[in-house]
Amino acid sequence: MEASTTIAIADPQLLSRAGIKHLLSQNEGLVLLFESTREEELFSQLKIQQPNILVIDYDHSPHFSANTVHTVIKNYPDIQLLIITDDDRRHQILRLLESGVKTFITKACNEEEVEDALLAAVRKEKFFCAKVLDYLLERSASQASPDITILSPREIEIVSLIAKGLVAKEIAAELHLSTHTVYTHRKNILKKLNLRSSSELLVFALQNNLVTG
Amino acid sequence: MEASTTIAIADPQLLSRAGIKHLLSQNEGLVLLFESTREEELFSQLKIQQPNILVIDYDHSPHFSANTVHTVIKNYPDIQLLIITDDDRRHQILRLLESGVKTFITKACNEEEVEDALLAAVRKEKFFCAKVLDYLLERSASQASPDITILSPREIEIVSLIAKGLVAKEIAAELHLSTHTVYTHRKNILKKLNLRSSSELLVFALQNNLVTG
DNA sequence: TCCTTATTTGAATTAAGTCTAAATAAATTT
DNA sequence: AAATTTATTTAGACTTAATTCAAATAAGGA
Repeated sequence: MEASTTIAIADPQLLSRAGIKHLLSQNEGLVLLFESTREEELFSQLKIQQPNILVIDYDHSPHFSANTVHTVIKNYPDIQLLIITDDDRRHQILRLLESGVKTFITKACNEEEVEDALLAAVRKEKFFCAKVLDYLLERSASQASPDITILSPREIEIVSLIAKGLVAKEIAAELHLSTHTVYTHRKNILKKLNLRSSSELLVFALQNNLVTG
Repeated sequence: MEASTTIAIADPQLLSRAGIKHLLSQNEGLVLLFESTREEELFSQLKIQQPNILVIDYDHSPHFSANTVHTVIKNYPDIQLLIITDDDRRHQILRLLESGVKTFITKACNEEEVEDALLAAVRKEKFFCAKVLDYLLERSASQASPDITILSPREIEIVSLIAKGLVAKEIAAELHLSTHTVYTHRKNILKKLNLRSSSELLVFALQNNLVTG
């Protein structure tokens, strides 16, 4: 690590920001440029100055969202993104990976992984923590066993509403659909995931953290 | 703050622990005794030494759960608990309050609230952050509506079967009851917990770790 | 004993869900 | 470009689940 690398933190939670700062302070040559707690603030600050690395915990609606990440990628392609998340939402993580995000950790990572990820971001190298690697491997490996990656975007949307506790009628209203449509989607989802009832689907969804917020 | 107050942190996430430590370090006289990342580890450490304050982010199944908190309260009544959570599950929060937890913050709190909560825990005083206060007010305001009450043993039994994904008919078979009985129990449970549908109950049950087997 | 809570059930009604079948649009393959 | 697959959408007839209203029994506390 040569001269100094500038960093910005985008995270709505005080404790997480403090944790990130604590870890940053253990690496020489990393300079904290600014912190943001919500999207608008982040974009205002980015207009003034751009960090080399943006550490972002994107999954905190309405403060930040996956869309925030996509906008940063689009408008500031030179900024290295270090994504922090504590979720298990495979499809969302996969989408970000497909958008070209190179560095990815979860809050479940150990200290070594977090530091390795930081160094990778500095060097503009790729780094995926163990959990994210699992997602990558699972996706390329399993075709036979039931996996949520086989669900269509619409189906995933419906599963996430089910996981919120909404019943078919409410989902239909929410998405401006016929209840029949919701029933059909649910039936197809049950078949794909090899589940027997809506209750089982709900258990599955919650245990696999398929809620998108 | 007199001599020194001992603290332990129970949180599975590295970043959160780092954040808490960072905040602790800004208060003189607070000594970190140990950190735990999961329940078994916590209980082993508690057998050896007990902190004055236990800061716990309990809502991280399978690392910690609401049950972890209840066990600590039962076995170590002298330990001051400082609960950290980022969830909106008001029933779970209310239950912990009823169990005698005095200090409660969420990850959405600002720095001032977190520090006030820490000081309150040191002084064995009560402290509720704005969000938790909202929950309290909501409850005391609606005396007419059904309150959160402790479920009867039979009701808990039924909730745990619901949480396994069993539907009413299956539960009736399992417990050798009429389906009507199951419906009645479920209706009463919904009323007690102020929930609207079976789906909501299922979400509630899973999020509160009411699964027995 | 009287009262409350817990537990249990039925009959009638309403709501939810399933099955069958199919139309449309978009994406892929040939 | 044409054919095929996949995704998304919906209806009608039918089945099952759930709710409402009403009530009986048992257990425990005031």
